[in-house]
Amino acid sequence: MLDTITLKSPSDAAVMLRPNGLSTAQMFATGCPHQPGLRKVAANETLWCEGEQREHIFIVRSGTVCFSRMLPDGRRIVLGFAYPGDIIGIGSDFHCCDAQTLQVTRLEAIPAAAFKRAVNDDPVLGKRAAAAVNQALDAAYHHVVVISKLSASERLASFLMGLSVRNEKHGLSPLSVLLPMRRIDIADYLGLTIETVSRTFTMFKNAGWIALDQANIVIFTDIQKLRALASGECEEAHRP
Amino acid sequence: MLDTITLKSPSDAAVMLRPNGLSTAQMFATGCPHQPGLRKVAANETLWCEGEQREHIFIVRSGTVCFSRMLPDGRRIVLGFAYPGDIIGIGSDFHCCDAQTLQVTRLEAIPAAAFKRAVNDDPVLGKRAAAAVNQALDAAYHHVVVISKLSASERLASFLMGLSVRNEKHGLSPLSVLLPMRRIDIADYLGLTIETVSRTFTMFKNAGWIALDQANIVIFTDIQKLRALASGECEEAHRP
DNA sequence: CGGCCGCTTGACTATTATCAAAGATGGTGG
DNA sequence: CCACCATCTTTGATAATAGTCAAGCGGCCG
Repeated sequence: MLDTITLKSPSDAAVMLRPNGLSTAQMFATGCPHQPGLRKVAANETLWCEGEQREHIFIVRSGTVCFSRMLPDGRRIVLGFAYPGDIIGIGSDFHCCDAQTLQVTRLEAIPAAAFKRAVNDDPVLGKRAAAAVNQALDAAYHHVVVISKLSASERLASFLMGLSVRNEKHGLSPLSVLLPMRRIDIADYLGLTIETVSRTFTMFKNAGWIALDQANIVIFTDIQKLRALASGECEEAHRP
Repeated sequence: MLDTITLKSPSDAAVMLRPNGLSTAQMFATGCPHQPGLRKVAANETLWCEGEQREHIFIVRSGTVCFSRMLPDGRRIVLGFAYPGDIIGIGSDFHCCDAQTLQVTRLEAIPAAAFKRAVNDDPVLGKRAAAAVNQALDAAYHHVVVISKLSASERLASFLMGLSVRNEKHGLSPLSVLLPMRRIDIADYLGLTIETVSRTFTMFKNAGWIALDQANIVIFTDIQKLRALASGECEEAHRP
């Protein structure tokens, strides 16, 4: 049976051990031993912190994970999100960001050492792991492009179209998305403030490009326009 | 003897073949055959374009390479620079950005297929290649942090301190750097305009933090201040 | 029902972009 | 060797996008 593990740690960066004195590995080791690997984690829990040694590779089965970093003065940067099907935690030996759940999230945990061995033994798995890292690199470059040159509306459109494409890939409708994250996560991901994100949502709504239900369900009523905005090929609309 | 190859292609994205009809591989094949691998390339030449198939892995021996992308409407984003000692061109099978030389640059070219074979045969080389990709990923995440949350002066300080650290690693003084790139490259790298970059240089100079010689040689006269700015821990100075 | 949290909206500010033009710098050819 | 031209950098004036501060709205949960 799955049990919700409640991790007690805040997202304080530069803390190697959590307030309860348990490392991620130890916390996962105290889960239910007869279901090795599969874990259910509550919302808003920290999976790991920046600087910690990598102890597990996770496969997201359900829910959403948010990756972020903190500057010394408290400014927060969201580097990305992980959704069901994503393999997270591959890369160098130490975590380069914090990871937190945004919802109740089911994860399959593979000890880093075991994963490393498996990668060495199985060339196919090795290729898949390498592909995942390359994909992450491509995503990071795309992220750089989005936040360094796009306007607020282009950034939000790009974000929404990314979710739309993901929906389509998973056999869902690309014409609407469910936002599992709060405005502050979107803002910190796009290098904006919550106010600007909110205003841009309102602008999209007033322009007839989207419809909003409960602030978390977005229906695309002019996806062509949004796609054009997202790819940065719009001359008009806030970039004349 | 090394011969300067003059590549004729512009940095037009989405062009698989260059105006002269030669692919990168063919152009390199037409170099001097008795010195396989080592090539000298003139300044402002394109090594590869975004979308092209990866044909070589290069080791930079001297000079500087600039990686960039173009948006449909002409906006340009610089994703990074490569300096002597850097291995460039590892990653997925297709180039995700353009690569251009900023100076006369000597490169050691290794055919992608040969590199792939070598990586498969030699686990040590494999680990080094994986480490290089992870390093690129870390750098990309750092880049995201810099351009999404730092002010213009913090961005420029971060850029300069990065060069300072590189100097130190190579046994040179960390107290001055030589900029092989133009202001436009710095601007497109930091998500700013040339005017803002120039003004920020002037501001640093007037504040007594740097001295400029010929606009391309920067001497750090208050490196502590610059380091603090770069790490985003400054409350004052354009962020009260 | 009330308080809390997150989202939206408003008024105002400020950092950076844009437009424009005047120095530097470097290379070429007379 | 110098003048001229092209390119790059700096500086100035103005505009605009996004940030900041502040307050009101709405849903959710105890």
